[in-house]
Amino acid sequence: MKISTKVEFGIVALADIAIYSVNGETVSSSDISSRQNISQKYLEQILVALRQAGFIRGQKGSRGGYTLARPASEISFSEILNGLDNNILADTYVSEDDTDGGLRDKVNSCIWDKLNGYMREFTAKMTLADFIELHKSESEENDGSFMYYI
Amino acid sequence: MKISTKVEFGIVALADIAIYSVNGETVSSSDISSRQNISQKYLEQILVALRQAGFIRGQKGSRGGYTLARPASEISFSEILNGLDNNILADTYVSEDDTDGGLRDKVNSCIWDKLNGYMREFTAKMTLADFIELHKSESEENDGSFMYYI
DNA sequence: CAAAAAGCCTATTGACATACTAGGAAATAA
DNA sequence: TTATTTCCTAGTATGTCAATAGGCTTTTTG
Repeated sequence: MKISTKVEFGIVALADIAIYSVNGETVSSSDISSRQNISQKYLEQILVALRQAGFIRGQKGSRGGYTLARPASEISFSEILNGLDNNILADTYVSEDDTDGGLRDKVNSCIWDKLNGYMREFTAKMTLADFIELHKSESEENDGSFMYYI
Repeated sequence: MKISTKVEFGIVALADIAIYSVNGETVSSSDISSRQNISQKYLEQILVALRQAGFIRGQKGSRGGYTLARPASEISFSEILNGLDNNILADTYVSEDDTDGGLRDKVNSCIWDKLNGYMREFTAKMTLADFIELHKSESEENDGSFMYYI
């Protein structure tokens, strides 16, 4: 399954902000850009989307940047996915003309909508904090001073 | 999640062939086209793909058409999906340059590949015969003479 | 044998989405 | 006031999707 860079970078950016915005410090797009190796201009667009979706707060001006708008433990992946991509967790839309009770309807209702249900279930359970915890515990170069904001 | 018409029509075509090719009779693309309301020319391309993937056999010439190459109970949805779309069940590919052990890797390995695993699990269990049975049992206009090949 | 019926193959096209690049306006802190 | 940063808009190259179209090949049938 193909994952768009917009979603991928969006998640990475959120995690980066969660990890590095300790003590209310802001994280700038150039910080994230260099740390995560993402084009800054492209990243900025994604950050705007994340702000509009209510996940982060932006602080303009010198020494500005981003902080999480909510604790990472209260941001689920299903919310993030819906905020960045209004297709990936959506059920298949069948136009009224095609609802003929035939095989096409059944494929959509029995296969795809069911798969979407599984995806929603899994992504609803997992939070940004879970993901960061997973990343932290599996990272071997962890020197003990690894800090993150939950 | 978006489903391509190629995959959707491919499944419908397979089901249609399974249902209507009783006693070794063939099912022509024009039969499927009119029954399922799919452009015949487009359908033909999909049928070629289904034949090349080994799901159906084509019989050329007058009175020709298609039959299943294997029993519907031995055709899983994961096989069909892989035959029609080499992306939908595939794990995210990460180029060697990007395997830096950072957050991007983790997003792919912990989220997407896991989701793919669930999808593969579900689609591997379900067969074409299961789907047809489901369709048959839920179709209210069933008059008892409904026949299909398993 | 000829003609019709079917599968089979390839090329082309319009629409749309993706993944950026680019330029600059607005706000804010130093 | 100047540097820094977010924020907004436009453009663009590339690729995929969903067909449409034309015609060749094979096989049955009259």
